[in-house]
Amino acid sequence: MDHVEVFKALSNKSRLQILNWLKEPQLNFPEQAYNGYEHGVCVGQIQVKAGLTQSTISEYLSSLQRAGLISSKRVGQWTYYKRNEEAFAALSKLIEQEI
Amino acid sequence: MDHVEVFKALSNKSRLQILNWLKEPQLNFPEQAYNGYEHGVCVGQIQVKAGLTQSTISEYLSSLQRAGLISSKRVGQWTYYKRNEEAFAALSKLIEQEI
DNA sequence: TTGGTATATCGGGAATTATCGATATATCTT
DNA sequence: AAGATATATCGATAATTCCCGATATACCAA
Repeated sequence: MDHVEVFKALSNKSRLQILNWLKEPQLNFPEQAYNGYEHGVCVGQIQVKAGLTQSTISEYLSSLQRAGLISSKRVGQWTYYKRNEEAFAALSKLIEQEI
Repeated sequence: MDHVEVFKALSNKSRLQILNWLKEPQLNFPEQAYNGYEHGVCVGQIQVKAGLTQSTISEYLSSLQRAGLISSKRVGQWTYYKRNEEAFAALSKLIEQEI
């Protein structure tokens, strides 16, 4: 876990918003109900909700994933992203104890 | 507490290093022993140890202070900086619970 | 195979950050 | 008052980030 990379990923309003939305997928992405939420939420849903371009959202999700904060699963044409809660727990502990 | 500002302040190797040094002032800044550590460590000591210019360090300390992570106390010609542990505890909790 | 949909990657312009040297300000000493 | 010391602020350049449109890639459907 590269601390600087993690904090950079968190240094953006839109990315923080996305992470927050992903805490409650069924609440924030009801359009995806028919797919279920086990793998997370697909890029397109996030893009529409964020109101940024597809390329920007794709890039943001990649950076969050590189930081370890989310994970992805490709299913057919879709890529689903979900939070990696262990990473948040680890980060919380890191800040509490080491930084 | 503006989350983005806090994470930006943490998104830099040198600033993380400074914060870490300030966890144990007496260990990392022994030259300052004769002044005591109650108000923290003065800018000059941090500057020498970091190996960056005085202006850069001053700016870094300001940004950490704007983020609420450290506080300062002017005493004579010196400005002492120390960690604001409550801010770290709050940040840890924020990451654990809200972000 | 042809086309349609979802996502990723590339290239770029504007905005922000990193870091410096120079200068200003505040305080201390004499 | 005059110089010395510590810190803050200013101005500048290089590097990075933000966010876009265009294009490439992967998969699906007919």
